[in-house]
Amino acid sequence: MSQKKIATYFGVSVATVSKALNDSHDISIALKKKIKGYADKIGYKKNFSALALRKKTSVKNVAVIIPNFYNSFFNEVIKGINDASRDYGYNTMVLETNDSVKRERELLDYLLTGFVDGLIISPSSETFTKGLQNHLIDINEQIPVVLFDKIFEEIECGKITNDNKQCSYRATEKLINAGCRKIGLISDMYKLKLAKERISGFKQALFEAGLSSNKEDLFFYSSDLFYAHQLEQFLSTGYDGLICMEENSLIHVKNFITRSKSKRFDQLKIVGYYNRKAYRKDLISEVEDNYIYVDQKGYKMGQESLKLLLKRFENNDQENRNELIIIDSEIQNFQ
Amino acid sequence: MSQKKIATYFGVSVATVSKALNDSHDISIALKKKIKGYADKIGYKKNFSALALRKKTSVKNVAVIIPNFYNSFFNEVIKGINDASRDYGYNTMVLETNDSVKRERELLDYLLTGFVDGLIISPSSETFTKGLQNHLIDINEQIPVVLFDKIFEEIECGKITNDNKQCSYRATEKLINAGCRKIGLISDMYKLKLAKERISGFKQALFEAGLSSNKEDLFFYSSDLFYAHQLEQFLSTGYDGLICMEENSLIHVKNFITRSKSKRFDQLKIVGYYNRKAYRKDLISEVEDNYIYVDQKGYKMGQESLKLLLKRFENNDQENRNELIIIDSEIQNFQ
DNA sequence: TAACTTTACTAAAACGATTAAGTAAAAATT
DNA sequence: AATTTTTACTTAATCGTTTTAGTAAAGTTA
Repeated sequence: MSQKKIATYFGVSVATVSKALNDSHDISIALKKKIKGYADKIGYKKNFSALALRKKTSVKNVAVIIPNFYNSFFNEVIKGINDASRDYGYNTMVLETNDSVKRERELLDYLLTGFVDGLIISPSSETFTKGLQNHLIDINEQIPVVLFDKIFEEIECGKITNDNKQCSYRATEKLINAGCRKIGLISDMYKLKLAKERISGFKQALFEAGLSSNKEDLFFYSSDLFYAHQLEQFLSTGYDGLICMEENSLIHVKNFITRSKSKRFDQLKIVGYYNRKAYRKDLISEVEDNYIYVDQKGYKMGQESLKLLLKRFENNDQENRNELIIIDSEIQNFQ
Repeated sequence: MSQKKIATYFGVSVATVSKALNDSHDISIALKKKIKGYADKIGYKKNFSALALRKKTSVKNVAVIIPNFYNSFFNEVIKGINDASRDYGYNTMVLETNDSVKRERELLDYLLTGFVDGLIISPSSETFTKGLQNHLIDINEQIPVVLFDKIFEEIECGKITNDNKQCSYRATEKLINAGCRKIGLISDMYKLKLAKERISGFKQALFEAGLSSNKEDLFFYSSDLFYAHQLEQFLSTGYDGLICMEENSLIHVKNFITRSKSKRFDQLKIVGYYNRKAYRKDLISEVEDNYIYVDQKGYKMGQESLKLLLKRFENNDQENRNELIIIDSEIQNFQ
């Protein structure tokens, strides 16, 4: 299954076969046709490793690393990257860290063996909260990197993230305009800068509306330690508005309310981050009076991430390395 | 960043460096130590392509192809494969077909360039319903393949699937034992053999309980064309039991019931396929009186898929190629 | 001390592709 | 007809690693 085999078959040199398959002007049309036909027939595929070895620049391979497959936002981003990379003739492989720095480092080590041209990554929460980004700085010296979602300012690479503060500000504003006066916030990522930005937008909106924001109105929990009774206690304070900062928080809240079967939440207006388009199309486009959904535009973010990476492939000099793109989240109005 | 660089640094040959890094007895302990130390210091990584090219068998790379990231079952399977492959020193990359044969073929073409040792795949629905499995037969000639979830009997490779009929039978039985007498079924994969098996188990349970199964009690829809009003019409017939054959169907039903805010579904008992452990832990372990969850044990299926693939790496002769593993789904009782 | 063994290295081929440089033969130009 | 250009190929080097076959030098044995 190598060019050698084809070469032997036709009694020509390997170089001739290579050139024929690459449509070189060096080779007669007749022979090219024969060689291509035969290659096709026997199902010949160029060997990736040989190609990558020869052309030092590898062969249009991009790696994507995400913390978790269990997240509609990342699902959307992957779809965006996949579709875009397909458009540009690239291939994408997806790897998962489970939000562990250790795993993340292992994966980068693996990638450094040189079979991908570039990396698009949303670092693990652990990487971010503990400031353990050295391995990211290192890999960025070797192959072009694009950070998305959670970004480190100090790494000189492409960066894409949401308008976190602004979006949260607008979402809170929507609640206020809808008449809410006691608004709570729930988050499991509160330690991340990205969440802090969202919280800051929330507070600013409250402040500007002349509403106070108290510590008790922020319910922080750890994603692996959620207790429904704590949520119940929090909600029992009697909010008329609630902002759920992540998909998980929204799901917790929705499930709790569904199960409680109590009328007391009938007036509660809720904002939630939710990216699962495939479901939303069917489920949420019909009015759910009390909900606003924030769409982080993951698909678009994925597409832009890939484009940014391609840009770095073409032009990797210092000045262009540090581009930052902010993707505006979309807030679906109360009807 | 090659062995050549290290060789030059120490004034030795490349062969010496290679052997030192591979801990050959040929090289003195002192030199090995120096070479390894230096390699470590400069962050040397072996070049994947060169390695894969030289050792024809590639370098512990496994590809996983799934129809869609938007599915907790596949998410679970991937996690199982990832963890197992890590245990055995393999690396996994995940690719998505979006349930399109065309995309599936493209991905296989890409894999045939020879940088993975094996493939674990759940074929796209289209591949399955249209019987377009030739590309799978082809790739199975070139690298070991394991089929999971949706399997083709005629492909001589490892196969892993659920006890679909049996599980559906038992789930239906549970509904009957809980007192249900008019039981409906909803599915969006009804064209797949796997779904047909489930439906068959459902019918058999009804039959053995002396209940009739009518065509009108089966609600089939296409996953990209769900209409809530059709579901409403279906449910208005007044079922006391309902079996949702896929996660999507379950979500549609739950959402519909939640939104309907009507008391008329309070007595409806529901069976649903649901694999999202991460959520279930928090959300569903607390009693939801009316629900039974079927867990397809995706994580285990993933682990077993990888093990089966490794078995084929070790021993790829004809007789051992065709192993079939059935993973028993777990049915969570009504409390 | 002569003969053998072990140690610690090197040389060179190989994996599969590309590509710069070279070369006859045919075609075009003068 | 002589010269130049073009066509259609081949040769050989190269990418980074492994590995077989060698080879001096040192160590061991008789």
